[in-house]
Formats: sequence, structure tokens, C-alpha cells
Amino acid sequence: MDVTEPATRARRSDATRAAILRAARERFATDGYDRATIRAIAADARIDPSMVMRYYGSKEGLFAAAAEFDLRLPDLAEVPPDRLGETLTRHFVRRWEADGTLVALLRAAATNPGAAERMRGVFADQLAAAVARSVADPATAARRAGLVASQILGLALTRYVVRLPPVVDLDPEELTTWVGPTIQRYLTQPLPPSRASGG
Amino acid sequence: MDVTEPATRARRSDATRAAILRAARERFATDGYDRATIRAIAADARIDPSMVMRYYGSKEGLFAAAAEFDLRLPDLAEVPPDRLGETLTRHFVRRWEADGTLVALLRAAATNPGAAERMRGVFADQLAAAVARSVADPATAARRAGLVASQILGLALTRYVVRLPPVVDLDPEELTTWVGPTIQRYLTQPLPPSRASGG
DNA sequence: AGCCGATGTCAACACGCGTTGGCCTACAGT
DNA sequence: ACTGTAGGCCAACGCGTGTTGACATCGGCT
Repeated sequence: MDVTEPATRARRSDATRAAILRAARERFATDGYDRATIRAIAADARIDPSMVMRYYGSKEGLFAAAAEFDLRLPDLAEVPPDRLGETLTRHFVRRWEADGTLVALLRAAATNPGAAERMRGVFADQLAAAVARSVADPATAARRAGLVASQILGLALTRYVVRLPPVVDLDPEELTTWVGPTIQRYLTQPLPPSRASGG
Repeated sequence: MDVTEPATRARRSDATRAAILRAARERFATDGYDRATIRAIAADARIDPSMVMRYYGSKEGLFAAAAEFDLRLPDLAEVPPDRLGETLTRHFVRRWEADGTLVALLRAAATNPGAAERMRGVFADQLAAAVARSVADPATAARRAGLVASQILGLALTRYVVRLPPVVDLDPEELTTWVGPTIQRYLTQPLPPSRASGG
């Protein structure tokens, strides 16, 4: 170790590491965790499978690195309250049209418990946290975030994974027009009268 | 072949076939297509793996048989128009709480193209068909059915596959109260003003 | 009783997988 | 120019998989 240099000193292998990660994201997104093989990823990145092991330790480790995902949610406290749904929906559609990582995570989460755990983490740490900043009653934030997740992930599922034709055919703006009000309602609708007093 | 008897004459092996199918549904639902192995299914059914091949030809064939799924949708033409969302949502939650087949199909569809194709078939043949009977303008039926699917499947995904805690914690009636109005809106909301005239 | 197809068991095959360790190569520090 | 080390390739291992075919056994027929 060279303690006189910053820890993040550029390594000669950075290009390789990046190529592996890029190929891994693509394969995981297309094939899911099980069908995405290290051999195929290595071939895409034009390196030897053993390099993947050297740099990421194991397939699990590679997935963990590849599924690092930042939703890049805006600060919802600064969004006009009556445009929350529209803003969030448009943001999500844009975000995952540009970056297949979330789709990779979604596909993998269907069969891989670790991926499901990470998916829960993403939504707890990022979506629920953002929602909490825009909701009047903090006690309802988690529930509202869960409902938002159900619609947003359902959209991703039907559009990018199952590819239901009518959902694939909608363009991002139509999607926002239809789904935005749903998200808006989940965020702002007063709690329905319930048999139990609290949640 | 005994042509004097009905074609569906009871076979001695029917119990075995059924045991295989039951075990397969369970495994496919829990593990997804790839991780559900024929050996594990056979072990659950307490028979030899080769019997699976004998009766279902291949793993694909077994899955095709196990993923046969009837949504058992009610005739929406007989449901009061203002209760469509509530009725549909409650029906779906009940249906898949009672039968894991749809969850199996969902898990498998994330990685298996054949399963995704079947999922599209289920929703085209059953959901879209049912929706068409309850919608004023038939030209919008497919789109509305797609939106309904996005929310319904998203609910199944977050509740049974990813298991997001806030979605898992909601009981079926709370779910219906929250999600029902979304489905209602997708079914009955007039088309939003769009740049294009139709489609 | 004696046959014969249906039912079930067993062992094995070929394959692709994640993973490992040994070896060659090229470059940075002296 | 020499050397140590990081970067990279190759061949192989052990394993679990879907699938196959040969063999045993059961049970309804004549």
C-alpha cells in the first residue's frame, strides 16, 4: 500500500473493471441473475472469466457491484404539492429508459433473494425517504411509498420485462398522463376510513 | 387406444401426475423457472425425476402444464359500473392469495421468454377480454387493460415477490380501498387530451 | 395362470456452470 | 537494464443440471 497517495489512485485495470461492470449490467438486465453467466459477461467485455473473479470475488459480488443503483430522486419538498405525481412518474420513466440497472435489479429480484433484499433497500432508503419529505402525516409515509412502488414497479414490469403490448406502446408523456394521477392520489389522498385506528 | 371409452379415461398414474404438478407449481412459485430443478420437484412429489420427463416431456413442458392459469374473472358487464375497480381488485387479491400459480408465472416471466409470452396471453385473452365488456369505447379497451395490468401485477410483485414490507402489511380490504379507485379510474376515466387524435 | 403394457427405479451421460491455480506478459520504480 | 508486481490468459476441477435408456414390478386382461 502506498500511503502517500490517495486511496482512489487510478489503476491500470480501471478500464477492464468498467467494461466488466457495463457488460454485467446489460446481461443481468436482459437475462436475470441465473441466466446471466460469468462466461457470457466476460465474453461481452472481451476478457477472461477469471478476471471477473479477480476483481469482484464472485458472481454475487459482481451483481452487488452492478446493481448499485441511485434513483436520483428530486427533493420532493421543493415540488409543488399538486404536481408530485406527475413529477415522480415522469422522473421514473426517464430514469429507467436511460439506465437499465433498475430493470436488471427487477429481473434478478424475481428469483434472487439478495436482489430482492437490495430492491427493498433501494425503496426504503430512497423512495420512502423522499416520500417522507412530501407527506403531511409522517406516520403514513411508508404505506404511501409502498403503494407508489407497487404502481411504479408494475409499470416497469409490464413495460420492460413482460412487455405487454399496450403498455409498451404508450409513450412517456401518455404514461405520465395516465399514471401520474395514481401516484398523486397515493401521496396525497387522506387515509380512508379504516376499521383499525392506526397503522 | 380404447375408442369405446371416453378419451379422458382415468389412468392409474393420475395421482402421480397431479403430485408432480402440485410440487411443480410450488417450486416454480418459490424459486422461479431456473432455480426450480426437476430433481427438487420430483423429490417433493416423492417420485423419480425421470417420471417428470415421461409425463411432461421436458422441463418446458412441465412448466407449460403448471402455468395453465385461469383468472376466473367475473363477467364485468354485470358489475355496477361504479364498482368495477373495487370488484376487480378484491377478486385479484383473493385469487392469488388462494393459488400461487400466478406468482409462479410472474417469477418465471422475469427470466423465461416462454413464461413472459404466456403472461401476455393470460392478460390478452382474459383480462383484456373482460375489460372490453365493461368499457364504453372498445378502441380504448386494450390500453385500459394494460394500465390495469400494470397496477395489479405491480401489486403482486411488491407483495409476493419483492415483499416490500408496507405492501405486505396491508390486509386485502385495505388494499382494495387504496388500489380499487386506481383500477376504477383506468377503466372509466375519459381519454386524456392527447396530441394525437387516436391510437 | 400367463401375458403385456403401464408404472416406476436406477445409473449414467453430456453439458455448462462458478471457481481455482499456474503461467506468461508488460509496465513502473530503481 | 533489472526486477517486482499487477494485469491477463489458459486449462482444469468439481458440481449440479436436464435428459436418456435399460431394467424391475405391478395390475388388468384373456
